[in-house]
Amino acid sequence: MANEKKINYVLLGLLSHESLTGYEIKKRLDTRLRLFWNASYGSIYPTLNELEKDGLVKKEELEEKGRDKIRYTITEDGREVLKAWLEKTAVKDELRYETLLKLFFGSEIGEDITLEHIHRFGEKIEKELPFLKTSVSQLKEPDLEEEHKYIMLTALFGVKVYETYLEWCKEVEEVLKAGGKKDV
Amino acid sequence: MANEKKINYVLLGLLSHESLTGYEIKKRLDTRLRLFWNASYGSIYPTLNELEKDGLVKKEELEEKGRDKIRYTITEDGREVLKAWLEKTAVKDELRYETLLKLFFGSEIGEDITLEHIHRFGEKIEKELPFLKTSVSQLKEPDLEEEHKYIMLTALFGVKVYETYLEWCKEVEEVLKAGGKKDV
DNA sequence: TGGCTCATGTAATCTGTTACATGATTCT
DNA sequence: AGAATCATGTAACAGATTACATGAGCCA
Repeated sequence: MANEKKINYVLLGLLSHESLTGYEIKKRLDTRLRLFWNASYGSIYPTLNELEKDGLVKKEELEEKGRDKIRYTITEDGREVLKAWLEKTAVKDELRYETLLKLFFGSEIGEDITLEHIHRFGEKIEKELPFLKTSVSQLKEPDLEEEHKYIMLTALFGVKVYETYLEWCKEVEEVLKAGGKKDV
Repeated sequence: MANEKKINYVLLGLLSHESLTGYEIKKRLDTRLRLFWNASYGSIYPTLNELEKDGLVKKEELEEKGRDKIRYTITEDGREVLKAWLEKTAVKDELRYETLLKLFFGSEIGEDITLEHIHRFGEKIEKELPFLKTSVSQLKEPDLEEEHKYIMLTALFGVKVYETYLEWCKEVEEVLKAGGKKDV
């Protein structure tokens, strides 16, 4: 009860920025939001229909570039529901890293394989960093869109945290490699 | 299919360190592992029974301090299954922060409430930090338990990352407060 | 004696993903 | 021509939480 699903608010939030199709919403989730949220078509499309039934968004069927699309626009009611949620203090911040799980149990499998996991983790992070850095520098410019400031701050979170991840990876390598030498 | 449930391995991993009851497993999850994993009794107890049925753990019903307990011990088969999973490269690292979601849509609600969310986020982090720091310093000492090294490294992750969170919080406050002044 | 912690478990429910289904358009 | 992308959707399934249920021991 205290923990209602967030997908409704994610969609309302994205639609508060601009009118979008379900497909475009998925793209936003896979780019700007992928750092801290994700969702599949299997939850996006049914939720959009629910929101429409509840009068929180209105749909507009149209043809664009020879393609049938359904574009959704937030209503005043939808904006009110979104605001009410944004005001709520209860939040759940959850980190679920299988990499840390495997490290935690690393003594069972040894340093070599554990180091490989850490290495792969670092590579994934390094691959993500440029995208985040670009986002920050693009959104940092003072522009007309007030919302860019907020989006930039989430990307900044990514940059700072991911850089810390990389530092940590180095430390882990040092500790585990040093541990390996002791056995020689 | 590529994404099988992890709870089995979490329990096997914890039992690879020491024999435990379901209740004790929950306590481990709520302390040492809460940074990067969690689970409820509703998944722990049924999973323990499954693992026993599959011969990966063996149960021992006993009375301790006048209380009925069921203590589980990992079997050789269980250890093999755990190792096979630890060797696998596929990992899913997922961060799901409602705080970042609310920040992302912050333009809809404004700076004041958004700053409150950030403030509350920082407070939660500050509350967690001492526990993580204590863990690192306690586990850093070279001791007999090889596994402590690995556990320490996960706590070190927490310390470094949480300190970065706090730095980021300060930056967010600066940016949003500066933005507020512009309107005056 | 009353509340908290210890201790184990189940059933209903929720939330979401995966896999499937379909078909048009655009790019190479 | 074929592959990739655009575009929307459903049904089955998985994984897990929440609430409920029960009861003993410990502490104030």
